[in-house]
Amino acid sequence: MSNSKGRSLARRRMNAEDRRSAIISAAIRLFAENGFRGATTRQIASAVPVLYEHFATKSDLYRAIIDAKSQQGIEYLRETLTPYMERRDDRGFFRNLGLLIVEFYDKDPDYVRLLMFSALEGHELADVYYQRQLEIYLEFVLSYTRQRMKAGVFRRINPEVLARSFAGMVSSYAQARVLFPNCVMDMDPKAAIDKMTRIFLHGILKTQD
Amino acid sequence: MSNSKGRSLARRRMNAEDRRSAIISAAIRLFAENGFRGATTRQIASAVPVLYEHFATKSDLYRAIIDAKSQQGIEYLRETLTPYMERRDDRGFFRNLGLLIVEFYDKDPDYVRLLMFSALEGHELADVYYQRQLEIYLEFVLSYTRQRMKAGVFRRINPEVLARSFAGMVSSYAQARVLFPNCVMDMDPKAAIDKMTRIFLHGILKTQD
DNA sequence: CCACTAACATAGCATTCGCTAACATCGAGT
DNA sequence: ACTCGATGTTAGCGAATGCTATGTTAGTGG
Repeated sequence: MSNSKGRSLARRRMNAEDRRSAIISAAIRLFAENGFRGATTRQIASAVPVLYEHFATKSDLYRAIIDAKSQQGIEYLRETLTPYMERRDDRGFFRNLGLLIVEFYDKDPDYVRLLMFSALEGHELADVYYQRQLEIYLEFVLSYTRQRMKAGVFRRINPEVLARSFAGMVSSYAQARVLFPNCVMDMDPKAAIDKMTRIFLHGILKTQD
Repeated sequence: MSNSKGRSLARRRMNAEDRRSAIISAAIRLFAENGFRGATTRQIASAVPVLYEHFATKSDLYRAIIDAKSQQGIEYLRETLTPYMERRDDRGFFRNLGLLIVEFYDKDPDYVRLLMFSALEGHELADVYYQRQLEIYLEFVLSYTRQRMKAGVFRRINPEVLARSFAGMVSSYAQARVLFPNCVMDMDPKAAIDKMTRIFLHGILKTQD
């Protein structure tokens, strides 16, 4: 039985769809690491076969991977946050939201790296990427904070400012953990998020009379 | 009187020090725009003469510009904040600090672009860059917040968490204004900072009895 | 004025890059 | 077994890149 030279049985032929997916996955890693100009088509071509059967140009491939990556977002937002929303557990809500964000960045550094690279490179999909991330988050936070304001528990605050401020605070920390890992506070991330949440929550709760 | 062909009188010869500075300035713009791999030495060489008389390699030049840019930081921090510190004007302190950060990013996008590019590219000076930025800021905020906690005005909060949280919230907004200008809140930056400051300040002030 | 040196300009080298073309091989169908 | 088409591999093209080498020119000092 003759294999192509140097290829194991595991490297059998894939159908077009699977091969395309494999190319995208490999390319995500390489572009996330090196950016558009830094990652070479030769690098990518040596990691996955028949690159040019699927993508005419490097730009086409980059666009495809940016689009694919931007479709992802923080997972389990609904499952995680819904219990706290139902219980009106403000602390649980914000704390767990913060933890989800940090965990997501920690687990998938490629996500934020590609977000940043695409923005710095002026990619046409960068705004879309950012908006998709934001929308996933805003849906929950705006809904919950409006509810809590209406109930008189939260102070009268522009809901969007509130939502984006919390996101900014937490994602800045999460981003630094990915991009400047040696420069973050020497503190367990759970403790850090907990403390940030306490400050923030105290800032949005109505003062007790 | 014969000039070199196509050169105006304005392009007289510079001494080595001035020429080096001019090369660094031009290179900062090009590297901030395109990153290390995206900016070509030919681009730079066509913008400023005798590049290779001053820098042996592209990497040497990049290192020089990263180092130069990382020495910069938010200007007028002392002049602006000291009056508020002396007056114990918490609101004024944080609000003006926030505005300074936003104005600085708006005025010098190259600063944050190079910070991000250097981090994404894994440059050896990226951490230094980030730390220098942070130190300038922390000096003031830690000092002030410790003072205010001692005076019993601010709640007992880890000062570093406090300082970094505010910075994170504001710089996330400032960064988005540079990198995702179409995605920021439709609101005057002064108003946005004011609202963020109010949330934050409420979060750190002791509850009134 | 001349000589010298530092600043400047440009042609070109070797290597790398994105991509194409030609060929090889697998796998399904007859 | 054979054929055909889709998947896979590799050599090589033309252009781009970082850098070197060579020659030109400005400016200073004697």
